[in-house]
Amino acid sequence: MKTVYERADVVPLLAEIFRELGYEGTTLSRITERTGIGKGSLYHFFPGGKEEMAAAVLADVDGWFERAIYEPLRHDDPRAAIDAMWANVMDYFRSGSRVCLVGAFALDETRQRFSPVIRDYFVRWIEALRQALVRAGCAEDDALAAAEEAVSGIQGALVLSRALDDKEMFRRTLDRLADRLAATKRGG
Amino acid sequence: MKTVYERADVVPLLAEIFRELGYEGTTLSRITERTGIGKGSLYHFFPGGKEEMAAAVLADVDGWFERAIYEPLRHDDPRAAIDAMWANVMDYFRSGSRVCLVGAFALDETRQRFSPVIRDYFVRWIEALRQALVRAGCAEDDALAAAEEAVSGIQGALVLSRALDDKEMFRRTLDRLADRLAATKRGG
DNA sequence: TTTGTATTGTACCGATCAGTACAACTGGCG
DNA sequence: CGCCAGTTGTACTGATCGGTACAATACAAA
Repeated sequence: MKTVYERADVVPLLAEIFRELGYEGTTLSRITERTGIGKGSLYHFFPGGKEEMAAAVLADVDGWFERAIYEPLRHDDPRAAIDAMWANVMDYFRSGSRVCLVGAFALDETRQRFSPVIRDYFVRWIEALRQALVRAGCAEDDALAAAEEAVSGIQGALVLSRALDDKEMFRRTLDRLADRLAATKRGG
Repeated sequence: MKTVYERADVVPLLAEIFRELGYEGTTLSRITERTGIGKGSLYHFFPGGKEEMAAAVLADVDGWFERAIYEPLRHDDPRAAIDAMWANVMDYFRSGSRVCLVGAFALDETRQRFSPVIRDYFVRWIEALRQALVRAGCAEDDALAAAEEAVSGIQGALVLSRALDDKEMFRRTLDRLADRLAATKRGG
């Protein structure tokens, strides 16, 4: 039996590996080892090599957040969209046992390779959340700070819950952040 | 002219490199390139190679936090120690342009190599801060949550301010975290 | 100055890195 | 069936990886 992939099948597999090993830690041999996909296929789908693989993974992640989180925050009912955001984030990061690829890339020199994408991912997240807060009746000044606090808080919870190996801590922190955001909407 | 080092001189130089490049991204040749220290010296000071270098760096970082932050939180005047913590954190991380080595190691598979050290660093930070809050008159239940929130918030601010390349965002977030902690002390 | 120890530069090792070349295979379509 | 574009395994390259060996150097003590 022989498996035949197409590019779209490969990207999520790569994403998981980049997430766990980081950009530098991800080697072609470890990709092959974990997925069974050989160099032939990898360079067929991603002629630009490792860098193109990482770029494709980043674009895929970005697209998911755009559709599942940012877009609803901009246009759907703001309270419902914010509730959905918290639920989606909890699921997506598997209660903290899955890392944010973009956040991880931001920390080391990998950032230099992808800095526009990384920056954009967070800028759009914060801005979409800010808009939702304003639409929910939050004061303009408070909205930006609250949005920054929420997005920053999620990243911190990921780092800390992973360091402590404690999923419960992630859930607890996200609940606290959600409560605080809800208080902001009410003008707290 | 020829520079002669001793081990204690080398550790801080290595720390900066591990911080910027991550564990996997740090190679012996890049260490030599950035510091001028050759393999001969490196393996003389750290016979265990790269892993021992990283362990030494982690121990050094841990020691600094222990002396400069945790110990005052446990024994000095709690309000003064908390104020000093915020000031020290701001300086140490250079307004967000310097990354937390321990947090960075926690995100990728490097965690597996050093998981006890990584966990301990954060556990002791949170516990020391919790004690200070209790001593400052905060309720036991609120103290743990507030301490977790502060430490987690710092890590998030590091990720986000680096992703956005925005030192001001780091300062703003730390100020907000500090205010919130102060409110907790007053029983907010 | 001589001696002994600490430190360092250099040459080298096998393993692994990212990337290339290309022949062999696969599956859909006629 | 035969064709063919898309996909894949394998063998290879030169560079770099972490690590070792050891002779040369620097320096403090006598």
